[in-house]
Amino acid sequence: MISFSEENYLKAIFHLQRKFPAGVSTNALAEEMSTKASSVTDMVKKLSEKDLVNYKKYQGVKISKKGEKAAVEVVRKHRLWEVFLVEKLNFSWAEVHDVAEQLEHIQSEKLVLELDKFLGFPRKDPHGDPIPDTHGNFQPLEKVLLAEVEPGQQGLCVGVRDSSREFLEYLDKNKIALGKEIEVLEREEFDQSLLIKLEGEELHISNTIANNLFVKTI
Amino acid sequence: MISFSEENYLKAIFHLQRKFPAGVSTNALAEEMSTKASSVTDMVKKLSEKDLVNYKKYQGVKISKKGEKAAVEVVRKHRLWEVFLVEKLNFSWAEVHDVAEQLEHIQSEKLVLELDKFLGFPRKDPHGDPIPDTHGNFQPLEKVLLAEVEPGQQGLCVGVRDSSREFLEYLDKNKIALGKEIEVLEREEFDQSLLIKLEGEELHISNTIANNLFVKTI
DNA sequence: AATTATTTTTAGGCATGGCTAAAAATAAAG
DNA sequence: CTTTATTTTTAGCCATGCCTAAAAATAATT
Repeated sequence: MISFSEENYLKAIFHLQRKFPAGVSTNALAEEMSTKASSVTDMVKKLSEKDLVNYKKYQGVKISKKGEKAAVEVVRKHRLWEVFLVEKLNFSWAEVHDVAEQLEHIQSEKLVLELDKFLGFPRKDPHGDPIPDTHGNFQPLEKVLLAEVEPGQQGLCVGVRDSSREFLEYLDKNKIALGKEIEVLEREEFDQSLLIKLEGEELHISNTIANNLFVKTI
Repeated sequence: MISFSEENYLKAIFHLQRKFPAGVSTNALAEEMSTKASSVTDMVKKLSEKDLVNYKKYQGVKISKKGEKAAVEVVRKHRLWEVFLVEKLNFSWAEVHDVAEQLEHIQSEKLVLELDKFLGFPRKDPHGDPIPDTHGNFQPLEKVLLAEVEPGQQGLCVGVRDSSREFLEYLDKNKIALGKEIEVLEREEFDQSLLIKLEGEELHISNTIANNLFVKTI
């Protein structure tokens, strides 16, 4: 039996692992879960005892096969419910998240199977994220480095490659954040720097920056 | 903020109140909740402090206006979800209960409104019980126990008194379902068992069964 | 390499919702 | 109208999941 809280932690670890493949730190997890590091340590110990994660003191946490299976199942449910809410119940994509956060914990194998069927086996949720199938298989988001986007194309900011404080501070300072829409206007061939449009404003960014920012082309 | 547990207690008190209008006893509530009397006392105190019930020591508990509003809302959600599961997701009569028990606690006003609309504002759940409207109003069904129907009379199957998994599975097995027409042919006075006709077939059912099946006489 | 800063863990507490066992109140029986 | 039986409450304990404050380990600086 995996509790709501445990499921939420597994989901967070699963997501953070993309960013921190070497192991998710206690602090990072605490921030993601909006809780304190000490609470995270407690929970991570419990998850470790249930073999849902691999954990060694002071060395962060990595999800186990068993934990990943559980996390993917929660993700599958979350995204299927998002499709349901948007397509059948007229929710806007901004409204779905909180409700899907609750619905993802409902336990019933039949429910998930039938919901999937009812929705016509959708492969993407309303945000464009892939929905895992019954076996937990799903192709990761086709994200691409901003540096590889051709002028004229647009992208949705979906992640960073470098997650150093400096880089994140640079992004903050320039109002570049997850979910923001970016249009590449020009590429300067001499230094591979880009002229982009972000929220109506034009901005010049170096190749170094563009090489560390992931977008999903749209 | 009303917790899952509190909602479940309110729902149980609300239901038991029909049987015990003078006040629901601690033991009756404990049995309904499959817990111990001492746990019930604790919870009832808490509900009383929140003005969701009226409680005086050793004198049982009665639901308050505020508590009834909350209980009816949970009942509304439970029954709407049951309709959804049966009509849209191919759940059988027997399968819906456990899942609806979970879904009834999801908090989102919009969700309930839109679900209601999506289902076409149903007035009865799959067991024949009425679904409260947005304001908590619902008309009780004029239903009678099959055990009280005289030989020669016919009835439309509209609901069950016992909604345990075992009973519902028994009904499924014998093809007894909502909307089915039943004619009482004979009553055996010795054990009060009935011979009925269901879809042209004769069927012998015990008094126990007849005492848990509601019909609307026609 | 030694000191300082940061991260992580431990220790001890709190609220929720459950439990058992014993005490108190009410109901039933003699 | 006592005595016995039943019901209900209290008292004290347990697990979950969170917290704060202090200690321990690791990372960063000088």
